[in-house]
Amino acid sequence: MNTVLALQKTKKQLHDSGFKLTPQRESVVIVLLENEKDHLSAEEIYFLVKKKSPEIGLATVYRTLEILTDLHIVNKVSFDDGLARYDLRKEGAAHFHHHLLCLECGNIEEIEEDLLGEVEQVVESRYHFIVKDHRLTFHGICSDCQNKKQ
Amino acid sequence: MNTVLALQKTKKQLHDSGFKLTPQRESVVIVLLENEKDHLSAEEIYFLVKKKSPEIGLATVYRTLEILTDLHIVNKVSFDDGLARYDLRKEGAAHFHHHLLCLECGNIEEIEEDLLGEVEQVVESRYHFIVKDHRLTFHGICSDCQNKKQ
DNA sequence: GTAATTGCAAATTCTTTGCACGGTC
DNA sequence: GACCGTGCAAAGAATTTGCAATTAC
Repeated sequence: MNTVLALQKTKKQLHDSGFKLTPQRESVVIVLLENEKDHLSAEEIYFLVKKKSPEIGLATVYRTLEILTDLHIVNKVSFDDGLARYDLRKEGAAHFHHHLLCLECGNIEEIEEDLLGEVEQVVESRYHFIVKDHRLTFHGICSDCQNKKQ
Repeated sequence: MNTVLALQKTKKQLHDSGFKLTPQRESVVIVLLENEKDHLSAEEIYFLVKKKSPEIGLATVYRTLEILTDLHIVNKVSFDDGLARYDLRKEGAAHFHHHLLCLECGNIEEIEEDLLGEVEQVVESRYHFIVKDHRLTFHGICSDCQNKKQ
């Protein structure tokens, strides 16, 4: 989906919940769209937004991210390093989106595979738990770091 | 595994890495053993330890948890609520240990099932990523909250 | 005795909040 | 002109660090 369409959709989602797509909020969404693979923290988003809209405040970024998270437009994820990262949700990516965190270099790779369909069914039937979303991160050694070691 | 055995094992692991099992560290491990299902935060652990050893400091708890995490004796996990929780690692629980987070009541249920064996193989072969560990949390509605709604 | 470990308080980091001001319908 | 949204600064929460005193081998 291109940026213009994505922005229109976000605008509608905000309006439906009584929020406006202000220039600041739009800037945040654009930065998220332009860095879809990067798992940015609030501060990283702040600095990127500042390049184009230097007057924005960090608190606004946090407030925007909170709204977007509440509306399920972004996922808030933590990789156990003590700060939140924000991930734009993709279309119908219910259980397709997972992470590979390299313990050597810290890089986070994103993978999209339908890996959990069966697993979710087991959880639903065996634990009577209705699955809405998930967080799956594998910790290990990425292929780059494996090659470096040889 | 009972508490005495678990403590002995932890003591050995610490010694092997040049650390001592001090009374404070022992108290922390005992609290973790006694609350294996609870996903305690550092502060919760601190208060539980304080009941038996009132002189302990919060910084010591944090330092102990850091060591235990580094030695893979505990897992540091975050459920995207902005604070870290600590989970004692069980024997050979490589891919058996997952979480069900209820979006209604906030409760975290722990499940042990070999759900990811196949998935890990896909990740290893398709992405050339050597899996060492994982974090898998399902977000949804627990059976209690489903019943309450009816 | 040497080196690791501790408790306390201060510092740091990440995030949230209070509030007066600005923009919009 | 009511209301939402903003920037700034201050407050808050979670965690880390500096350091002198204590403990263990």
